[in-house]
Amino acid sequence: MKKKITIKQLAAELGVSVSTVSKSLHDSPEISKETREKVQAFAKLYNYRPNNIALSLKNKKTKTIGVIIPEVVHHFFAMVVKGVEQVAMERGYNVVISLSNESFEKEVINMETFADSLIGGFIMSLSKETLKKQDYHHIHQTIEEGMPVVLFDRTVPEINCDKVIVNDEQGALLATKHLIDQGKKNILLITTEDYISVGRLRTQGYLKALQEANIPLNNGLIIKTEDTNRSDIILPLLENELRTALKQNPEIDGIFTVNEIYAAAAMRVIREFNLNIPNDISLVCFTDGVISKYATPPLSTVNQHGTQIGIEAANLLIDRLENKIEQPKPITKVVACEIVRRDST
Amino acid sequence: MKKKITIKQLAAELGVSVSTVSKSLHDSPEISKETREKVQAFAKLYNYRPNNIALSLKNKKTKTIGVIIPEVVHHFFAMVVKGVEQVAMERGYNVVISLSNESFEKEVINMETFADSLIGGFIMSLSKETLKKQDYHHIHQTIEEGMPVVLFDRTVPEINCDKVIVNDEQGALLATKHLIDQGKKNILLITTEDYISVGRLRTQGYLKALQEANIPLNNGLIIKTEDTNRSDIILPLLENELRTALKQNPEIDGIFTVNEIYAAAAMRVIREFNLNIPNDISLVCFTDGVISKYATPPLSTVNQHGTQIGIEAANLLIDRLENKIEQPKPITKVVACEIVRRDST
DNA sequence: TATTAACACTACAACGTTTTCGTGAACTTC
DNA sequence: GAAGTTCACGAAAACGTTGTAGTGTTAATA
Repeated sequence: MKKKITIKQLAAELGVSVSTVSKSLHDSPEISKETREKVQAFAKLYNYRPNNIALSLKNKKTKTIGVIIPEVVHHFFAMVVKGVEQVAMERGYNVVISLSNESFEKEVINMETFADSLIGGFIMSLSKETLKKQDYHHIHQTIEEGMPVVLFDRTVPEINCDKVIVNDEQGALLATKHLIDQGKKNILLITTEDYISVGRLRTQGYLKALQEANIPLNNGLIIKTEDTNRSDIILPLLENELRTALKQNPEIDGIFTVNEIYAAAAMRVIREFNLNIPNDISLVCFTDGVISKYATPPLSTVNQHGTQIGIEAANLLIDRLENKIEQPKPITKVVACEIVRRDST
Repeated sequence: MKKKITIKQLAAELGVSVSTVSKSLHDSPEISKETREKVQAFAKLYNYRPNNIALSLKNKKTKTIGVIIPEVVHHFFAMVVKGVEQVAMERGYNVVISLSNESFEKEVINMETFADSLIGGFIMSLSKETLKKQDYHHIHQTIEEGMPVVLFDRTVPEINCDKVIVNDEQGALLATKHLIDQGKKNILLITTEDYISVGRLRTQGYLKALQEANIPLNNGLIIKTEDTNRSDIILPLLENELRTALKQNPEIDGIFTVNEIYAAAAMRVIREFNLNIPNDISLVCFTDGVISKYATPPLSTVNQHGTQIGIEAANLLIDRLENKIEQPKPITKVVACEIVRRDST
């Protein structure tokens, strides 16, 4: 077992001082060319690589960014992680991730653990529980301690920090309009309760699209579900509501859902009713994930560009860490949504 | 902005030495009760939390484990990450992740970056390119340097380290048997080329099941595809092969695929042929992910228990790091697969 | 020949901890 | 009253690195 070698050991081996080795490795002109080359050759030979922990301690900063997300087995969040990792890698940073599991308490603990240690800044999306509780002390404290925080997707105006958001309202507007453009007039919306900011915004987009097209609002065509992790409990309830809605409103000719899971449930019920997608009912949903892509028929979706969000967030955070942003005030970047047309519309 | 306070600052504030503060915080009996309490009160007041970097440097080890996976936007790997993160959290470790994107070069670079720094050990799954190249020098070197490595899922006998694997062969055997048990006799297999170890093992399981049931092998019923990331290119090709196979072998009454994507492609083609699932053709696939769960009909699958794999791997690695394993020889843990029965069979 | 400059290198402090080894002062013990 | 013991605390080294401030030797200058 070859343990890692330190500068001190190299120095001893070469019969020079530690400083000489350090300077040689940095190609300092203070050291003669011969010595430099000799040291570098030895370093290569022994496979010397600097100890980043010592460096971090010395420089009082680490090249590590912390990502706190509610869930990783989730297409959108995984995409964001992918984007973050990509730029982190390019810019020489490490990514440490931690999952809140949609729990407020875990989010707080994770944040404290990270802040205790090796993290230079955070990229995070709030857990549902945090949004519900509206308790953001842990984030305020972290910012107070001088760590930059970039919030994405699930953000909140009370927190004064950089943000990367998708234009949820516009995405929903596009999706609804897309249905209207196909001649659909009776569009059912499946969304979440309003405390989930993205659900609320998407609902707004839907309403706006109807308004712009002068389609009167029918509240019977809006289904709001409690948004928990327990899809096994929620979905049957949702499907029932949907059945009722379809029975009471046989004129429904389009459905827009705020996520893929709801769309999958809708597909199932539509099939039950022996209706055809897209002829009888067109279907669009938010999130361009695997469910939509591999469904039969493949679903038209609103692509949120998760990877792009991750990229923007990481660049924003690293720019802050490296003081590359003159602007002291928080910046909010908006990533546009885009309709992905497939066979369901 | 309240910067984090250090022991030194606390000591100055209290008019005692650094040692006294450190000992007080650790409740050393060497320090008088009064002093201890005073120090602790101050520490709480100033929200003192030890600097983990300094600790790591002192102790020459970090409480961080590195996870290197080919892809995070992937149900199985995300599940594993979730499992790893869960036990890491419980046992006081951080998780830093890095994505190889199925690239050999990125895998090597990532590993070196990690090894340079804050990582105590690795949990990883090899990239497809690495498997193809059969070049494992980076892993051998890491192990040589004394860092424990736990390989999962995509492992290789040439690397002598702890492993956590799913019983791919047994899973495939179960799946094929499951079809046979439904009275199906002409079972099509969609798999990958043999250099992907899991593909090869699953093919073996399929063959074994046929053999055990005394069903003669028909090579026309095995489709092997190149397994790349470019599903947009692969899938149409695959679907074509599948159409040909179905035309040439109209007796096909069951399909087993080694992943969900292939199953989604199969569903599409089956629908094209106006065949019913499961009456005309039953369908089972590996990977119990969202596609199977939300497909219509929901697919029967082989659950690989990704989270469980992550849990086992993390416990194994941390046990090694903490010398809780007397056994110096590598350990291989096998996580059993399980058939999830749904409506496609 | 004495002063200075350039060169090539070394010593040392610092980053924040922990821990071993002192060290005075008060108190026992015979 | 001398010697030992306990108590409560402090000094300093160590982890690996960097950068500032020396230091000694040789060469150039006046």
